[in-house]
Amino acid sequence: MVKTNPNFMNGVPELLVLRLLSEREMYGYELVKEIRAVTKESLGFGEGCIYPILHSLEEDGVLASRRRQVNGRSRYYYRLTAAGAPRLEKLAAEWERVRRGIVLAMGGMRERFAGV
Amino acid sequence: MVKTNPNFMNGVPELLVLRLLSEREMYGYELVKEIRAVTKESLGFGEGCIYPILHSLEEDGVLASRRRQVNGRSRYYYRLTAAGAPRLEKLAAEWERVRRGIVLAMGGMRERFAGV
DNA sequence: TTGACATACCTCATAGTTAAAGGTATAAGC
DNA sequence: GCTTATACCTTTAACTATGAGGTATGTCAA
Repeated sequence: MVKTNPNFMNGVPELLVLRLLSEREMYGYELVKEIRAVTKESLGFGEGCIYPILHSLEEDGVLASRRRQVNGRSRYYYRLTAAGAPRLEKLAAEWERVRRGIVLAMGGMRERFAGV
Repeated sequence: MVKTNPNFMNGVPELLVLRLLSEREMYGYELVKEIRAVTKESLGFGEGCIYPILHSLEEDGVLASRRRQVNGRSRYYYRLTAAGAPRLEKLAAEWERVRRGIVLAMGGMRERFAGV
């Protein structure tokens, strides 16, 4: 098994942010709402979670931002840099490893527990 | 979306412990090794993670233990109590919600990123 | 014109979990 | 006698998401 973070399951918000920004540039407030929308309310992260991620990823050079005025509102749009794609692939691969591990361990759950 | 823990993604070790103990009673050291085995080394949790879980779940009445001497070795075997099954179902349902959310958000990843 | 609400940015303290490393003791194999 | 595996345990530290807070602008209705 591969070591990742002190708490190995964390980093999902970062994964989703990178994934969404791989489609098109977005601003923080938009990401917060979009994550709720695309996951059909299954997942949702507050601004106190998303903004720090955007800032630290930009500091790492994974994201770049530009300021835009839209309808008199100031927004910071973020996009993936060249370093963003490999980072996204790495996180996605880690997620897939975790997912597979849990599926293996949970195998046969439905047959025994009808409610699940 | 449903609120769970301060860090919503945690609790996977507990889920796997409950799942394995729903099959048969096991002792701590055995659980540590079994989790690695059944997940094919995809996941692994140290004793510093598993033992506190066993203790707190027993305190909550979700698990019960009995001491056994096997080959001159003292082992504490844990099994699910009546309160264990619903707890397992609840955690499994939460995991399924998270999994579905991520699948939705990641949709179409493979088509765009060949390496994943 | 005042108030409420949505947008859009941000920070901080807290809670909770896992990783990593340490410790004790017994049994088995060389 | 030494090492390795078993089997239990604890503690420290790192990290992350939550929840609550703050600022400021724009829109709309009363």
